[in-house]
Amino acid sequence: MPYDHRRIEPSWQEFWEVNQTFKAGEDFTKKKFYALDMFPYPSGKGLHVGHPASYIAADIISRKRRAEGYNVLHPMGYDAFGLPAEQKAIDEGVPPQQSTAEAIENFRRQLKMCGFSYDWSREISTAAPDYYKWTQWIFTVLLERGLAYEAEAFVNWCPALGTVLANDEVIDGKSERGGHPVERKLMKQWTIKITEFSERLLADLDTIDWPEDTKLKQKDRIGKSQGAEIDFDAGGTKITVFTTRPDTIFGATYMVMAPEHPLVETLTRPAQRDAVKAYQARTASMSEIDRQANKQKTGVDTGARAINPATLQAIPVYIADYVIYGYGTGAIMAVPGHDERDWAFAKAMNLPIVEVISGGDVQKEAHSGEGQMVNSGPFNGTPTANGQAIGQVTRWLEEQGAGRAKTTFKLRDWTFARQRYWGEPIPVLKKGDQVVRALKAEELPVILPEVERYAPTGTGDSPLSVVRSWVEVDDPVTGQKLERETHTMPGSAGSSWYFLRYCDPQNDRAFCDRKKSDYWMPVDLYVGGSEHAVGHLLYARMWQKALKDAGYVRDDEPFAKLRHQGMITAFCYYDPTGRIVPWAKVEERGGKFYNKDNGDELSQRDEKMSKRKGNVVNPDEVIKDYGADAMRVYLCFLGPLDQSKPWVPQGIEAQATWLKRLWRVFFEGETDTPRVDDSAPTDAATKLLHKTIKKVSEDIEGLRLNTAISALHVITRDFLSMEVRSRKLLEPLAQLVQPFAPHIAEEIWKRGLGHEGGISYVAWPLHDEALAKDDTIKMGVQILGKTRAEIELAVDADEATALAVAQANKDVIRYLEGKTITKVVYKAGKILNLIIK
RNA sequence: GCCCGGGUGGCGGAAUGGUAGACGCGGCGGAUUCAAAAUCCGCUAUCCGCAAGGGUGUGUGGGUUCAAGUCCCUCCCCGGGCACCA
Repeated sequence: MPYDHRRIEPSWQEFWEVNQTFKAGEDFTKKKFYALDMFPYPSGKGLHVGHPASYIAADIISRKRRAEGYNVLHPMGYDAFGLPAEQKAIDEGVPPQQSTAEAIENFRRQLKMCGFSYDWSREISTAAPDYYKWTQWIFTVLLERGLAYEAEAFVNWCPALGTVLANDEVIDGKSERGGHPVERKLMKQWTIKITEFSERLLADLDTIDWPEDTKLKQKDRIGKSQGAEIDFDAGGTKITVFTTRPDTIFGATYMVMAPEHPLVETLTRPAQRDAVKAYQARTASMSEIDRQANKQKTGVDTGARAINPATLQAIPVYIADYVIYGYGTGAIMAVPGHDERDWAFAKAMNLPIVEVISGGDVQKEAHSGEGQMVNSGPFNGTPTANGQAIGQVTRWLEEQGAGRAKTTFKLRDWTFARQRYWGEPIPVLKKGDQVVRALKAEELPVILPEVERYAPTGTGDSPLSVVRSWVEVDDPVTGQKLERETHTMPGSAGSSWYFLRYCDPQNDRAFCDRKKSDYWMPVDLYVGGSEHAVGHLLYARMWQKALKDAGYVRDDEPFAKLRHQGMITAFCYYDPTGRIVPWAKVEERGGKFYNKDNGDELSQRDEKMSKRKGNVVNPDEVIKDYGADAMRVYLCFLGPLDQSKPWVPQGIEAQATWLKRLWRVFFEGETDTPRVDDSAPTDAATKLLHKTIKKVSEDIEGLRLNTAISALHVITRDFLSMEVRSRKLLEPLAQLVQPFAPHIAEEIWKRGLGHEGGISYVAWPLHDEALAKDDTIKMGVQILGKTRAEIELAVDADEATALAVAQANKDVIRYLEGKTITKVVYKAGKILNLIIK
């Protein structure tokens, strides 16, 4: 009987479930391993193969760690609050509670079919009241510590969605969902003071094993700049600016304030009032897209004059939208000679440009490079290199009382409110606009009430605001009539601490017992998409730090090691008019693609899977046709984990074929007679096994899953041709296969090798270094650096031996004829290179 | 514009500075079969050549080295991130 995944896979999934094989232990004296996948949003469409592609790596390493004797925590859950479920509620009237529960059930079913070794007893959903109770509680901790506050702030207001969006939900000035225009609007918002952690979020990046690219993205987002604050006097009003180039202060010929700057009101001269007001109104009404699209410098003179503390000259004060209110002090000293933006503005407004750093032609363009200070009074001749000019000028400004060294960050505080239904209610009671108190742990959770209308009200109020019976509270603590906050938390709230909840998922007295988090945390391997590089991964780090400061967790960083998985793409076919042709209608002939209906030649493109393009690959079908093991192996084999890779239908067939071949290493005949015997293994086969153990083990550690599979292909091919039957060799092979293709490995272990109790905890095979090496190797012989022959010799052969063997080689002889060897380069085990004349 | 990645056969991809193309797809040829499917075996970078053999080859041009896909510099192209952050 051939290998039959349809029979084998469900039976082992049942075995694992019945035996609770993958339940994480509670013996905290054992060494632990915490492998975590970024949990999915349970969409109504179910999984696509990108999900298992992302989850396979952590599953493989979890399986290897169990075999190595670790206590492994490998959980899964659902990031269940979010817009799609709410949109469905708005569109179809299905309560998000219901659609989310259905979607989760489907996800769970599909995930189990993939054979992942999750501890299902720890499954969580961020939308479950017993989970979001603790999300709300953590919010009250932040509030108590002064890390959550309400503030009037410019926010990304999307009129079409009727809600406020976080920065990472806005792409190119449009909403991430729907692509609607986004405007700036002043609103009172709950905000998390993530900026308080800027320095630590930056510094601690050096302590974690993350992709450099991702660390760099976080560094850029945090955006630390060192420079100085400098005070300018404008008729008794102090304008403070931030600059990274205090050494250019003698060239500051005007100042610019952000239009929103509160001092604009005070500073503006009566004659300029109308122009200033008009410009402010214009800026306020402009959407982000317009502001970005238009890099032309515009601005208005306020009429005010300020004294440059270095030159003591009076310089004009402008407002312009190229200065951002939220960064630095919202005001700048403009040095047109040495800053491109100031230069462009000066040209537009016809303002003077003065050279204060030599080395360029400031009338032609701004010179932002190094040079020597000129036109700078006492500093003339000071070189700017290595920041020495900056240091000297800053010290001088400090002595004058006109400035001080200052570090600023680009990072902004985190807007932590949505005017939406499907999120955690913010657990505070208010009277009018004033927060009276946060709810206490025993009053939580604040359950999301049922509502009749899910749509945003469009005024900025949440649909919750109309549920008066829920909003109005006779507060037993204060004795007052109070109102609940009707804003809800953003999607990133629940995902900012879920890794802690997995350590203690059923605790109803605390978000997570400190003993448990001390044991399990930090996460030893975290796998997820790089699109979360600066959103989720920054927020989660901040919550961890805040919880640490409050004494609730031990570690500064939640994720010790992070790796990203690439996107799984699939081919799309376009007809000559550019229309998408569904797969079912595509026919391949001689490497070209045609429309079966009309014979049009189609072009093939590799694109992100989407329903619209008709190129979504559904794991249900793949598993039905080829099995979960084949899918897992194929996903590994596609290419490097972090790279985006196309799903090619023929590719999975090849892996299914490999599994059938593997089956025949262990079974033969019509009735699957086990082939194993206790014969002594041959040296060649033993060597191959040890090489493979080494290769596969090391590749799993490096998450080089593609080359690990390749090694398994090779050993399968060669064991078949060598007729290997020895138990000593076949048992370790089954174990090496287990992390990748666990169902077939279990079946082989039981029926092929006669073991009961499952393969998951059988000690991982170790290679013998001596056996993992070849005794002799085939070595290339180069003549003048070009490979001309191949010789076989002992790995550690000395130069004389190698040379002798080479000189006996017919190809070498041919090349040496009539020549003399002038130099021999020999690296044992690597190369022999003969330099001849 | 700035900051990261990355360009290797027809395709996905392998290669601690040491025989480029492992493994797989596709293609070609063969075995098996009444035939097919399935399975198995062989070949498959490219050019010249009947062959033996040789030339050329890792985006481009240069450099370092006995030896470069790998290190350094120049440019081109693709992907991602940031985008008036003073």
